[in-house]
Amino acid sequence: MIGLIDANNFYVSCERLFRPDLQAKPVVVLSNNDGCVISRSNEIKALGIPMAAPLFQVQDLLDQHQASVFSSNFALYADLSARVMSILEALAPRVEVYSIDEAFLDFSGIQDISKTAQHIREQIAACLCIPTCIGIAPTKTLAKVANHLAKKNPRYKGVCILEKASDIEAVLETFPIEDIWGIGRRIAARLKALGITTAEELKQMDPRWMRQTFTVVGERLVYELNGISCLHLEPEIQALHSIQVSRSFSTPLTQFDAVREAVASYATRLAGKLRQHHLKTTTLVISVCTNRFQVRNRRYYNSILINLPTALNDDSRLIAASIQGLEAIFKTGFAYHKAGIVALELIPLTAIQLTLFDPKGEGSAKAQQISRALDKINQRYGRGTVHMAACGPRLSWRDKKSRKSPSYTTSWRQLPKVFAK
DNA sequence: TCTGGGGTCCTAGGACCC
DNA sequence: TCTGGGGTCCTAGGACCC
Repeated sequence: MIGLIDANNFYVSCERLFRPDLQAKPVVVLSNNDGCVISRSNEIKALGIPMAAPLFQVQDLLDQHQASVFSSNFALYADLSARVMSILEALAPRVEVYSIDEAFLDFSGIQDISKTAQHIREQIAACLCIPTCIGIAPTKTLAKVANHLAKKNPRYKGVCILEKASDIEAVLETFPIEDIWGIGRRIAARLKALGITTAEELKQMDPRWMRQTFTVVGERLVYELNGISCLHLEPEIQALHSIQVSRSFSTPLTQFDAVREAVASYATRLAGKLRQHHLKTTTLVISVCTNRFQVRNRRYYNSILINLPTALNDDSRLIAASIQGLEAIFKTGFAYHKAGIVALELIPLTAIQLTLFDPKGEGSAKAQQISRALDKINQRYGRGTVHMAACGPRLSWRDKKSRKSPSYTTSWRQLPKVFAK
């Protein structure tokens, strides 16, 4: 049996941990640039505000209900996520961290599954005040279904176990296909056009036909719904295949210099992420685009792939390569809205290839020393304390985050204060 | 006026090789 | 009129997830 544990309204729950006055009150967390709603409390869901709603469309409704609105604080969420996962590691034999707020757990061989699951939930609630739900079933896809039920229906008290074939069938008969893990908008529409609307109907399909029509992904879904596991628990941390940094600007940018500063800054952030993961990269993709929602303005998107002469993870040379790429794709006359950098071909530091012109890797020693010094200073005094000059003084592109909560758990300066009367 | 960011996997088709 | 076959690798694009 496989369990899926999932935090309820995770980002909102993180904000409430340090703002207990917001329990049972409407709360939302916004995306980057305060653009969209990406986490909603139950009170917000009850108002009918959908996931990813643009803030400007729901602002009035939020005001009417005096909702608390937070900019995203990913340092806080990542830190609390790590704490949740460490509790799970202590309580479950095998854990696969699936996302910032979800993990698959191995429940095979456990005597009283229900009791164990409730104990896990209680521990997380006691240590971190974060509410969770757990779904348990023979496969990952069915565990997702069970988790969905546990969240939607209070009678499960946070834990839904699907084990008996008859129970599974009864549940799948009313479970809409669009709620199945792995079925998105496009495939749901195609399945419906074929007259398949429930999970039970999908379960009855011929796997070979599904493979022909919906690739091996569709075939696996059918098996998984039938209780035959195709997606196994993977407790080992998987190596990353790509790392990216992309952001929309707070205001449209028309000048090359302004976009260049943003790209340089993203390159710095990317370099930091690479070092954090003990990786280097040999391939970058730089991209820029105009605002896709602004239909009146001329639209432009372009990207360029850059093969680096040697594997890198230092700020200065990644900035240089990124700007070189930007120069190739930047066209004047457009209002740019967003830029991004992706590092592909990630190489562990332990397996670095040296070049003909730098056989001992000496050329990079200086750049690496500088990067290490930057990391130390910025770790101690906060990100962005010192940065490369290419990132510029203007920061006119920098994202809006007007309603961000303090970094309660990751910054000495922002530790919460407690007063005793 | 204002619409996120960071990932994964799969396939088809082209380039290339022998 | 006839113009090989089989294999690998790479990339772009599509679909999905949270």
